[in-house]
Amino acid sequence: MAPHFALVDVNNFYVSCERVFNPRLEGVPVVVLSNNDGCAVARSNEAKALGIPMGAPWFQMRELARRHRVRVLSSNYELYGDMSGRVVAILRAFSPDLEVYSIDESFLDVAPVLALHGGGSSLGQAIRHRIRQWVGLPVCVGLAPTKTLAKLANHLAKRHPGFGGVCDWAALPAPEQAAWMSGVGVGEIWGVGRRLEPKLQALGLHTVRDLCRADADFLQARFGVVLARVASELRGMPCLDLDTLAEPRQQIIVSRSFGHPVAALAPLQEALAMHAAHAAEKLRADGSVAAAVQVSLHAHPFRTGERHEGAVTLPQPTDDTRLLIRAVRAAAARLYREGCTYRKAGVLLFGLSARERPQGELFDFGEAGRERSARLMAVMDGINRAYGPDTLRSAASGLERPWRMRSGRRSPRYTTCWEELPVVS
DNA sequence: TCTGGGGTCCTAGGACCC
DNA sequence: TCTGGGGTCCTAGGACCC
Repeated sequence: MAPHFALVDVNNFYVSCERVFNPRLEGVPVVVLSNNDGCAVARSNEAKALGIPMGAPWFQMRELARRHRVRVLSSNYELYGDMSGRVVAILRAFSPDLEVYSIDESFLDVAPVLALHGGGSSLGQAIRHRIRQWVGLPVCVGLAPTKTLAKLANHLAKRHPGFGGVCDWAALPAPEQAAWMSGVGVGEIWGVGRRLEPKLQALGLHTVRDLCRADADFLQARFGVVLARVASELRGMPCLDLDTLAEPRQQIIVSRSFGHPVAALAPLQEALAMHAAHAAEKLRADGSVAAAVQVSLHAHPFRTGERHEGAVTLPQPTDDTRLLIRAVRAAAARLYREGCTYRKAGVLLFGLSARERPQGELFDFGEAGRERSARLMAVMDGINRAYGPDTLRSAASGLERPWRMRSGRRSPRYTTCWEELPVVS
């Protein structure tokens, strides 16, 4: 059976999560900031209408926001992650063939259940209704025979109220499809970014329709196979499959800007120890081990761009937090330069492989040591899952932690923390 | 003064092999 | 003067996504 894709995407996801628990945010401009309160990463429609762009540095927007009484929030990833999980659980009941594409978007292959729901449009409405009723979030649904067209349909459903939040591309008559394609700029397409857009425009390819009708061999020769696939998908020929099983990651990055600049080695090492511990948690969640770790220290990213980086190959691949912390502390001591003021530090784990088949046994702890390590890590992960992140952590990550990122306007963790449950009075 | 964080895939070029 | 053909693996850089 040919696939029929549905792309379900939550509108202004972070802002919508905040509105579920704080109805006073309805109808007014709301912005959610990135980590360290740096950039605007989510905007309500009212905030978009004020001209606040995605990714805008917040200090540049502050005056505008004050004038228009924009409600500003720090990001609350614990809340958004939990809400995302609830949406995915609902979607799985509609179709088990599901790919979680990002925190607020999933693709489903709905071909087998389309008839059951009386067609794409009513299936889309059923999804919208259930997510609204059970979780409180507004979503839009785009349906089409390829993922790229489903993205396009979703884009139309979001922007044109006439669709009622659901656009079933295949149900539109051909002349209407052509008209919609002519109305969307080439830069809006999934797979065409900031670099490609001007190059395509210079060749006279301005709209989705132009790209759709461009010669496939020409696109392939000029821009590579990625863009050629995009064009094929727009013509209705599926090139991208549903990725239903989440493959373990190939690399794991944890990095954060500091709330305040850091000049001394000790706090740098604390921050890196915490990042290493968080990276190791993700590593174990994937069932992987890392062969190498890279540490990076960033000085003045927007002025000199100065950055000190160094990689360490571990004696053997590991997922043990203690060994990773030891490695990043040593690397930091080597990279650190006296007199330098640092803004950000990061840990990258790479050379990842599955834990079941460790590579190289020559200088191992031996079987007993490996088992002790695995048990200890499992206990630590269990405690932190049950009682919250960082409940049990290495002393190497510091006690005061003055370098921690700014997050002064974070809403309560309504759904994941007993002390912060919403109270109805 | 102040600018996030975490990923993926593809391509070209070099090293190396027979 | 003139120097094959086919492959793999790795890395860096560039593009994209949210």
